[in-house]
Amino acid sequence: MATIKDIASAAGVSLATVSRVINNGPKVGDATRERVKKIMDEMGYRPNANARALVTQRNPAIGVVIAELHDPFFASLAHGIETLCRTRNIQILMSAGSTSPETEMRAIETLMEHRCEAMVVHSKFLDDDTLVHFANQVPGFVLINRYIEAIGNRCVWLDNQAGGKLMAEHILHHGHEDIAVISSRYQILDPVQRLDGIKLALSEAGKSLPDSHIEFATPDQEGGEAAVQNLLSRGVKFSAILAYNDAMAAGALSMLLDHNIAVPDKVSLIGYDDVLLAKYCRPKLTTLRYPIEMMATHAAKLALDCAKGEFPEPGTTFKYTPTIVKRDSVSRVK
Amino acid sequence: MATIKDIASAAGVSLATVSRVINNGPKVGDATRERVKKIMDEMGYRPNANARALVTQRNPAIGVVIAELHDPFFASLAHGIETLCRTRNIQILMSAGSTSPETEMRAIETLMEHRCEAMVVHSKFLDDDTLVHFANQVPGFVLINRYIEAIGNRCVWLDNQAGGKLMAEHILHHGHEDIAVISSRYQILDPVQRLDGIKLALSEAGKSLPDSHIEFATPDQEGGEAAVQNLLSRGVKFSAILAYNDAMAAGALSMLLDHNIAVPDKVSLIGYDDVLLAKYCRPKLTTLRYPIEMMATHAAKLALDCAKGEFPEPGTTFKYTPTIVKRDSVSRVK
DNA sequence: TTGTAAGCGTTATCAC
DNA sequence: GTGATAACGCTTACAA
Repeated sequence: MATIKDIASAAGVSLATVSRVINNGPKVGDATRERVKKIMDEMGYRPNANARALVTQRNPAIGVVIAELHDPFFASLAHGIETLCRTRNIQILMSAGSTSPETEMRAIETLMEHRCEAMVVHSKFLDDDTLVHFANQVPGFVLINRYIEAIGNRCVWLDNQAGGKLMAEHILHHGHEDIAVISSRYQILDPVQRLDGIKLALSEAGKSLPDSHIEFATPDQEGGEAAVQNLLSRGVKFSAILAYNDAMAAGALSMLLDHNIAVPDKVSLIGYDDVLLAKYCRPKLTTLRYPIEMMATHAAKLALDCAKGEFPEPGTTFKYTPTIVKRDSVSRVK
Repeated sequence: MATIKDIASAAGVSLATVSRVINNGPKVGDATRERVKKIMDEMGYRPNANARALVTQRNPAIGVVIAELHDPFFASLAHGIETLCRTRNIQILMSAGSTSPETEMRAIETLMEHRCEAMVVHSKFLDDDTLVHFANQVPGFVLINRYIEAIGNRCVWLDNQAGGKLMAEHILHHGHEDIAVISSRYQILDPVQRLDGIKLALSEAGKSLPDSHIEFATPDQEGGEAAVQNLLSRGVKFSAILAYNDAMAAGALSMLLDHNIAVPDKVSLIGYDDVLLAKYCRPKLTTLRYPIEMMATHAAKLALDCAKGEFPEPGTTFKYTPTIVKRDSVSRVK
């Protein structure tokens, strides 16, 4: 593959001149510029990005750490970043993600080895200290979907608790008294916060949530099915279900319909996330909008800015609040 | 950030020795090895991937070109690659993809600039010659979802026509006579081939497909809705719909239900791709399984092999054939 | 406007 | 076993 040197000698100029042409450098004669360009074309020259990154000490690509691309939620996240990068013509270096603290660690380290200045990281398993440690080494290190106070101005996150509160309030407004919750069995922060929000709303309304009305399962369709199955076989009485996410809600929906329990006539149901499938379900799911794509775009922009040294004021916070999307799975209690 | 040089002087050894330690090189004393390792740890040393790629003239990362990550189909594709890379601890360099020939071109070029030896490319817009040209420069260049004879042993693709034939045959078996087709308005190869397959099956059964029974729309839910809308308002009579993909099928389903046309009682419906949402629809979609994830894993493996110089024999072909997934959206005509 | 030359962090080829 | 040293392809002062 042709190098800058080959071009230089073919064009009868020096390396420096060619380099200037490549980078649209200022001081180079029009004639020379054209000639060099022509020769680069003819020889199919392509600058070596690695050499460039080495000498400039900077890698213009943005690094991304996420798990499970086939999960629609992460796909949206990735897409949000991609959207921004496309407009700015920036590469994405994706480090397949997070199934354990070790893999997450490995993923971030790889990005650092490539000297990525900007990184958007979705980490569920690493602890705050480790993350802060990385952030201290890389100015453009941005966390998505998680808030750590020490680097609060480089976190883009969702107020999970507010969402939980919102869904409970919505269901209370519709006159429901007997509320069941199906949550995620993975005790990472999100489910805990969502559940807290629900409990908060309930207690503000002078009610409480008995443990018997909470089921924990895997946060997917199967989990939703299993959770409802359990609720039913334990004979729990409920007129509404608050699900941890849309996938669980969809599973719950299947199971309810299979038992001839009409939704929303007999039981109301609320999801969380507003992924595509919420719209495809029948009835369409009432759910909470988690603007992950927008948040991801925001995070990418933030990472790029920080990498350039433009930090938001300390104390600035990028908290997003979910909103309720009213569709067809909730009705007033009869 | 600490370099190999810093480590060397801190440990009182030469660059060469440190390099040997990093790469588990053979000839280095145990004591030295441990000492150097310890110092690397203390100083938080990370090898510079760019320098490495430069001097070794190889980039161990695999390059990926795809469009639209939030499309579940591409998400599965990406996931298939990711799965393989995770086990082999290989980085993914993702070049956001294909919205036009120019962006596709740009995406591939970027990967080449990083000197990726292995690449998995999903290209809809570039012509055969261009792609072959790239393939000739990069041994590890593999095409997914497309077949070009000249580089046939580096293509992993689906027999779209066979799928089209299959879906038509399935619907004929169920006694349907009045068949409508909703296809993609983008005249890339896939929809044409799928449609060809359908026509083939029909003509083998002594039937034909009038143009009035075909609708072209965008290959998403909205497109599916619009297509059915059009069919209905044009008064076309049909007892079955063959959709270009699951998203269109889901849109069609919505629209049919909104018009109180029961599926599958009044109208049967078949999708294509078997993405997640086919399972979430009510009724669950009968569709064609497009094993894209498996194919993607295969393509990644192939790319890595080719990059190492291990080519499959010329003439070898990696054609996948879709299979029918029978769910609940098709019934025998009454 | 153009050229020279130093150096980015590694690996690899020699010597010792 | 270990150490000099020359690349790798490029950018960027500094000279001319």
